[in-house]
Amino acid sequence: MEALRADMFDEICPSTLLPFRIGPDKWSALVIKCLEDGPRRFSELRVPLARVTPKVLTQSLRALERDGFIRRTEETTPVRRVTYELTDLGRGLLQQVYLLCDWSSEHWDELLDARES
Amino acid sequence: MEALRADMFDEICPSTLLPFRIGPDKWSALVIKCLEDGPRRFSELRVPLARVTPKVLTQSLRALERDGFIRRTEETTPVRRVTYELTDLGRGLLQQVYLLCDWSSEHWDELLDARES
DNA sequence: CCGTATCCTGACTGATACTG
DNA sequence: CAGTATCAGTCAGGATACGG
Repeated sequence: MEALRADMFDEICPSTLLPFRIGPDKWSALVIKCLEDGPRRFSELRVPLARVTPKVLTQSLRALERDGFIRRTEETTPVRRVTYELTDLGRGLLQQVYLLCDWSSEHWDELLDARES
Repeated sequence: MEALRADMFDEICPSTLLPFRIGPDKWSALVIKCLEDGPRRFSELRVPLARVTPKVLTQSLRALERDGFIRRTEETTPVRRVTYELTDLGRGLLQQVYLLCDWSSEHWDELLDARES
């Protein structure tokens, strides 16, 4: 299970092998997962999501914010610092992602078998 | 909950309000749901999925078949008859769809509230 | 540091018509 | 009945460069 969660970030995985998608776009599920351990800054999110361009990452963040899954906080003093964090609703959604990942990992071999033939 | 499941077929709903998507394409979740009560023929699926053109419906069915979620059975005698039915894997996926729908319905008002502001 | 602005491309979707 | 063929449109996603 933990292995699968990590594998979500593999090159082939998002929206190709996982049989589901959270949010309207391709990366929302991963963005939500990146916030599981607490608030993160934009530049911190870019590390695990290195394959996502800033434009697309911004789009995902805006969409998730609009839907109430994450909260954006901006402070300008002493330096510019923008943090994103899950709302209660977002944490609930994250749990659903976990459940889906658990189910997927239990049936991973069946999924791969079906793909091959 | 039952209301939400019905609402999945509403004009505005698929991939616009539901915060998830099953399968690579827009209609897979609904196709799977249409097979919940047993095998269905192509023309039977077209009734609840009236807004899906045959081409797109075929694409969804092929993708779901390739991934092992549904099974396609063709018989030519006495008449041409093609039926689609969920595999065990597909039934499992349907359960996951139900869980997501249940969660969504519990937080429906929060989702709508966030959308408005 | 935290994004925007352009431009571009391919994937997905759809309408319509047609066939074994 | 169960699709396919063809054409067209839209839109999310990505590359690259730039701005407050």
